[in-house]
Amino acid sequence: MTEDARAAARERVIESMEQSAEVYGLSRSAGRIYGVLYFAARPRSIPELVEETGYAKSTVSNVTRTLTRIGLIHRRSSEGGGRRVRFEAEPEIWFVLQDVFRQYVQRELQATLRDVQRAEDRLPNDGSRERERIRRLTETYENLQEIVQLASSYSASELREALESYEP
Amino acid sequence: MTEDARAAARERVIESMEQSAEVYGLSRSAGRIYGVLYFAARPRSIPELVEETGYAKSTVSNVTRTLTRIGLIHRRSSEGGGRRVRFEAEPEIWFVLQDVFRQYVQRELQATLRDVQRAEDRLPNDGSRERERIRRLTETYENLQEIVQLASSYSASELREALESYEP
DNA sequence: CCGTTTGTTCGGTTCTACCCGAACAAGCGA
DNA sequence: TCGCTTGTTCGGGTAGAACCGAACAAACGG
Repeated sequence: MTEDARAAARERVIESMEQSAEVYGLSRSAGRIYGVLYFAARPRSIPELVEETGYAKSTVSNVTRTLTRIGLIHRRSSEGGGRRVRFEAEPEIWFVLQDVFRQYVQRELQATLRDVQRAEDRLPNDGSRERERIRRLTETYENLQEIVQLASSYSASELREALESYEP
Repeated sequence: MTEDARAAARERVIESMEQSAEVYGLSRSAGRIYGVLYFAARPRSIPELVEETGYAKSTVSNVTRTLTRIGLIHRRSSEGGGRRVRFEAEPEIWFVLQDVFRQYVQRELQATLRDVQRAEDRLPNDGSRERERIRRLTETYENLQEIVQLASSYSASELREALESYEP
């Protein structure tokens, strides 16, 4: 009976993870696979994930690769030296967000900032609209980059405290 | 000659905006249309945008609607009372980000938090793995929600200063 | 009132991402 | 060695998004 309740609660949360995955640019299958691993008491192999999620083996293989690359799950290669691979979920979501900030958002901001700065350097300071607009963009992106840089260096509770204790 | 230089610089920045648009879940056409408006000295009508972007009239119509909904561009309905509609770009990107935080990220976090809290309430505190995992999720999402809430209430430079002046 | 201009809507084409099944590669035990 | 299990890769089917052209609606000028 309480096992049913636990299963139901787990299922609801996993469905919520599927939804979130879509919002953050991942597939629903990625959300479900992460969810199953998040609640699993011990690491799971690919056939076990196939059994528990209903997805095809190839899908599970591909999705686990991308989730591993992002850092949402970890690959425990060997247990007994076998070929069998085990996956487990990274339970601290903030760590994953930090990684995403550093690896993707930072990089994207940097690329844009580089392009904009290059355009600014090539334009003489002629007071034209283009010059003024590009200058403004540069300032915004410099701020954003610094913000992301700092935010990703703090823990979630530190970041929260930094914002709560700030007096403008 | 310098006009060529300005046009080239503008084009490079607009291409960068196309790229960014894709990363942030918008279409390339949205990036270009925003870019053209960002550099335009005066508001633009749909036929003018068709001329300057090369996209079909229907595409421009649809894209301007979504950009307006997001707040990246503004619709200036009347000038002389005509049916003709004019669009201009919101130059302060941080305002747009604040809106996105409040309208989308906040809402998404809230929905997830609600689901997770509901699951937590329905589970007796039985020390099960499900209970512990769900508890952990709840804490993380409470932190995230507070962070986003506070971050979207500050300006970009305030936010930067809050993070720079923080001593853990 | 009629032709013209502007903007929206609708059906379609194309392209991409997700997911599947099947084939293949790699290791294990008998 | 052969059979069995595990994991990856490949080709295809399908659904959805982006974009287009055409048809339509609405307002203006003559």
